[in-house]
Amino acid sequence: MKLSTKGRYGLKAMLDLAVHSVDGQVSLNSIAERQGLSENYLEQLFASLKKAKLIKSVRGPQGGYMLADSPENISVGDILRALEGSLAPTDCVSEDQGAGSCSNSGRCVTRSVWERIRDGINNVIDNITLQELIDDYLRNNNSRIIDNT
Amino acid sequence: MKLSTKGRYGLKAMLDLAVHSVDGQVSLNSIAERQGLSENYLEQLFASLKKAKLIKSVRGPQGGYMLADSPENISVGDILRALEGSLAPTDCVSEDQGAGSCSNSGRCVTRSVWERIRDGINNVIDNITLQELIDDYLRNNNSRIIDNT
DNA sequence: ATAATTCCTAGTAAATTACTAGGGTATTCA
DNA sequence: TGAATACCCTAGTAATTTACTAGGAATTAT
Repeated sequence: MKLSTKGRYGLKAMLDLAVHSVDGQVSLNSIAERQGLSENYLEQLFASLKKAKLIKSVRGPQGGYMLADSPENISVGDILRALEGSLAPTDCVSEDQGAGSCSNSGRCVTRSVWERIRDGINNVIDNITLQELIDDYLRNNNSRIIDNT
Repeated sequence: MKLSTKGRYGLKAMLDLAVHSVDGQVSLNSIAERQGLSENYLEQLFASLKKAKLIKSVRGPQGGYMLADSPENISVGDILRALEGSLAPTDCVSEDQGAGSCSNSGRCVTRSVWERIRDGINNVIDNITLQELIDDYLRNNNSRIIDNT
């Protein structure tokens, strides 16, 4: 039940992007350098984020990425689900799966446990916006770091 | 962020055990057969559950396992943590780790996200008792199944 | 044109998962 | 007493997933 590096690196990179894209786009290279991540690997994560329409890109020299919407409108849940898929604890209650994935859903006793865990996680991550993380970061700019993992 | 078969099979087996151990112990073999699981694999899961003092065992013929406490006193959280370790989304906020595992914890912006996810999960699983699952199972005995995954 | 940048796909080493195999130990019962 | 039944323990392993690396193609500012 651990988040993979996709979710961890991706949230870290999105916060870096949000903080540094105030005037125009930001190159992946600069994000990778500041956060100590592999640029090639970040490319793959940003492909997922773009597909989910959370970021926009500009090609060519001086190109880069920027948020597709204001940070108040982007939740941690949007970001993590774009990168990790559903955070449901089992496939049978995953939002990704076709609804009828589990043939015995109506009769399964443990299913309600998995649903309640899923809803508990979603309730947390859907109620934290990127803006809140930016505020937290800027509040103590000189001593605050985004993530060190 | 998916639960492994340890957690899924283990909760399923614990509920089977709780339902069938009303008078005395229950053999692993019978649990494995009823639930369609590998007996050898279940042995390993039950070793973890025993180490966590959630079950007791009796050796020899007619031996088997039984709950170490009444089902109202055993939570889904107790069971899942015994099998999976901490359900925290990252190592840096895991209850398993030494407290000072993350050197920058006080300054890390995303740490609070991981903590809130961890607390959200724990709040769910620590507030569901095995007794509630038993009640749910018995409520509609003839149409209810424990788990089909 | 050239260089900087995003875009895209394939490959792969390491780690993890989900078991299987097989032997040992305690206890009951004929 | 000895055979059968169950728990106990460790090692090995195939399959899958993770976390990347590599390298080329497309786009565009200068």
